[in-house]
Amino acid sequence: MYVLEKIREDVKESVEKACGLDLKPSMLSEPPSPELGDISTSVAFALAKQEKKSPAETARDILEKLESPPLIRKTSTAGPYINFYIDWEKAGKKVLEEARTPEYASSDEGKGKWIVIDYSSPNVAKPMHIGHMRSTIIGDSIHRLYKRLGYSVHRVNHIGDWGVPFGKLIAAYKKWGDERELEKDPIHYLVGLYVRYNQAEEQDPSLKQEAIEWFRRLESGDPEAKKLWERFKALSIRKFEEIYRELGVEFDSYKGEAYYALNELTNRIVEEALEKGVAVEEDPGTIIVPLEEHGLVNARLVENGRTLYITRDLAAAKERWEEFKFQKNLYVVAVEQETHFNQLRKILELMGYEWWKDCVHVKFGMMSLPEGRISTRKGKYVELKQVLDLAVEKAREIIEEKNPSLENKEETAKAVGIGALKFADLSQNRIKNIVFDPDKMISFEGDTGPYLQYAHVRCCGILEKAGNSAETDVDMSGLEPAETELVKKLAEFPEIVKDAAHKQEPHRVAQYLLELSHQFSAFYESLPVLKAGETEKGRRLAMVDATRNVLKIGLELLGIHAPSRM
RNA sequence: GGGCCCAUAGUUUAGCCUGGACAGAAUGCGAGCCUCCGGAGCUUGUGACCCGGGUUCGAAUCCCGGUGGGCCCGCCA
Repeated sequence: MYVLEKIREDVKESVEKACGLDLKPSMLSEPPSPELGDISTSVAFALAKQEKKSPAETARDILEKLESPPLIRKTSTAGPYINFYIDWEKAGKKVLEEARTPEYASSDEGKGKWIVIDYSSPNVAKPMHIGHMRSTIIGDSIHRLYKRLGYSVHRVNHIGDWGVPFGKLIAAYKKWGDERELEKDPIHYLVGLYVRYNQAEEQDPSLKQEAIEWFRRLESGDPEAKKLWERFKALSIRKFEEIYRELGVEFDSYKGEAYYALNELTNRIVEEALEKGVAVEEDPGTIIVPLEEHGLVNARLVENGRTLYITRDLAAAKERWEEFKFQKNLYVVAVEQETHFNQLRKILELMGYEWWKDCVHVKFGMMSLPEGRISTRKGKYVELKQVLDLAVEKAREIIEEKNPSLENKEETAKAVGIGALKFADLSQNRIKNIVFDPDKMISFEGDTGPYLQYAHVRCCGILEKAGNSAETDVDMSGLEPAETELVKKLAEFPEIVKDAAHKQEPHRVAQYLLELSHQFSAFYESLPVLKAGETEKGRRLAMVDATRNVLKIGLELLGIHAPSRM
């Protein structure tokens, strides 16, 4: 357990002992200003009510009986509140020791436990657009958070590589396809065919039947259909991987729709649902799960003898359970699919699988364009690749302007540009909708990724000038307020990481890093480090090193690089 | 029609889960700061909890009812 966690626990215990009440987590908080201490409790309100005394009086009574916990230098009341002042000269020394290690904020709570996380999941033969970025980077960050807590994480890219759209693609390719065009720029060519087919279909409804027929052939293993499908898929995945490389995102598995559609598992889960009386055969070839009595829309498992999306997801969930006995099976998917995941969970519950509770839809708000909804089918989208290029280009320009003599400009431009873009998304609550605005998402000033990277660069600069001397035994006597505040902020990191992981909310880390950087900048402006006296210099260098380390770890948790120069 | 989500300074937002001290931040606009470790910065001013009820000693936070916006309800995924 890290210092601050331990102090909080000790404070909680001693207050509970003194007042005889169990403290709810919300009864311990941080006072509104540093002069009022570091930890505060409002328990006196609750006790006052029982004892029919005023809260302020009760607070004084509790304080009377209170045994001061370790590392607390002072306790006092402020009206109804009891405030605890941490002895930062002692505690701070431990904080700095902890915060300078590469393992800081790690934990062994996840040791031997698995998390399965399903994210990104683009559709084959369509370009990745800005809407795909959210799932991709939120999922990546959540995976990093769980890893930090010691969990083993299995990353799945459940790609959309099955369904009637592939019938359309094959039909379109048969009609208008051109081998050389396909080679030149596979995804754009394919999406062009797809859009064209959809348009043609509006004029000539028979095309719809034709597409369905091709999909049928694909399902039954027709060699011609299969060959084209495999070709489209391989070309697409190669393109996706270029983008993943640029984003620094990886997967352990690409098992998608087709894998489950063609797998015995999927048929078996339908049979199982029937046997358990969860599903019923409505008409020959149509199997549904009645969910109306549970306040949900009925789910269709089989239609015309063909399994559907939810059937394959059921099979996937069961397979994941059998393979990993997961602690959590997370689906990082847009909020628009909420109904689907509610159905999925309910069906698993009805089938008697205890672990339905651990299948969690990690939902996020929709990304839209200023002119409206993103739609690949209608050709209304902005390609992710273009936005990434734009971000890097803008970073390149700024580097050219501010630091033209920088050595590895290209690498740094990527770190800064992509970092800005990722941070803009990851720093806000994922449930909120975002209207895509390149100027806002690729900004380098204010509360942005580059601001954090810049703070990191400054730390590195100071440490380098100091000869990277790693002094460990530091003198903490006579701390300045700006130093105390920085140390305090550094001490909070482990709890933030835990909270962010458990809630699957990377923005909590992002917000924390902003606070840390603001605190560091204030420290940096007001106190000299290299030119300070010997004792101050030693500990301030340790603080700078700790800040550098926490920024580095924190940015990594968001999937953002922290260069040492920029 | 039924269900889910969102609403905080001019703008973008944190806080809501777990109620507590003057609601944080960024940007914008105004005023300052390079004899000092990198100005992608710092200091400072300005400015916000959608409306109406309720619960509570106490509500941005919980509950109910509105209003506005988004999403879902398919032989798509």
